[in-house]
Amino acid sequence: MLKITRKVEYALIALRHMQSNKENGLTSAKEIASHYGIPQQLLAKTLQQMARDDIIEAVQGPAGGYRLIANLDLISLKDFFEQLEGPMGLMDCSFDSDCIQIGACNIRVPIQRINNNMRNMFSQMTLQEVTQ
Amino acid sequence: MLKITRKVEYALIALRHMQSNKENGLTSAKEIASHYGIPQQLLAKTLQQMARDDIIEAVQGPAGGYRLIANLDLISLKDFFEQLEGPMGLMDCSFDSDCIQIGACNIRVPIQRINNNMRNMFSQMTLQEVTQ
DNA sequence: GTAAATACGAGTAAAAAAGTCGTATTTATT
DNA sequence: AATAAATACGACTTTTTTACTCGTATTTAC
Repeated sequence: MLKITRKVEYALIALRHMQSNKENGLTSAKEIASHYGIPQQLLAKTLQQMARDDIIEAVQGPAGGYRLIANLDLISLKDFFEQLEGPMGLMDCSFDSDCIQIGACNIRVPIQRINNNMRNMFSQMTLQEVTQ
Repeated sequence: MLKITRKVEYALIALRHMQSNKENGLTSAKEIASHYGIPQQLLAKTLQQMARDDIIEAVQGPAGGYRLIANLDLISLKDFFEQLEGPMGLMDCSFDSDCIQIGACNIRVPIQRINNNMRNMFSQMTLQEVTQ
């Protein structure tokens, strides 16, 4: 429990790779996948998603690839995680409230408090801290 | 991602229930399960595990049940989570190091740092904060 | 025109989580 | 002593989530 997904993991690996590869311009999904032993197609989707989110930029055609365009200092881990995986919550009831419990649940409020602590923590860390 | 399991959720619900039920002595698994709409057998296993960990005490026989024995102020959420679910880490490589990556992984160190932040946060919160 | 890259929906496989079953043990009550 | 109601627990099944793959379309340098 309390794990991040492979998708997020691969995204972070790719971002760090691209950052240290800044001078060389574009980086292809294939290059990153083979370098780190990651499934290429899965990585590609994650890169595509980050491109949609304007964190990186995609260039099509042969000799195409991706390059960093966002300032990673300005993106919190919370926002990054939520862009890739949706809202962050310790329990499902943290966002969708159609829990079967008739309202009997006795830990909703304290769990929300802990949840806020966690979101707050990830709000204060930036992508740059992971990729630098 | 970053979710707690149902097991932990049920454990917290049970603890809070027992705490507010302190005067009445014992509480049975059945009572909690039916009150909160939780699968009884699953809850029972979780209660048994907490009994092994000396957080609660089990009394067998008819009219048996469980009662709180630990001081919840003294148990951190980190310790509690790890007792129920094993070591806490954002990625599997956080504890078992037999990752296929030949050592190519470029985010191990920063992930460890974030991991420490998270463990630290849960170390500073106690069970009492959830059940009070 | 071809090849090498991105784009992406749909489907499959694997792993983890959640829940169930069966049976044993304990013990208060009758 | 028999019964019933509770805990104890290993093994199993089901469900859900995550991880991964496939097929096909599009773009574009050469």
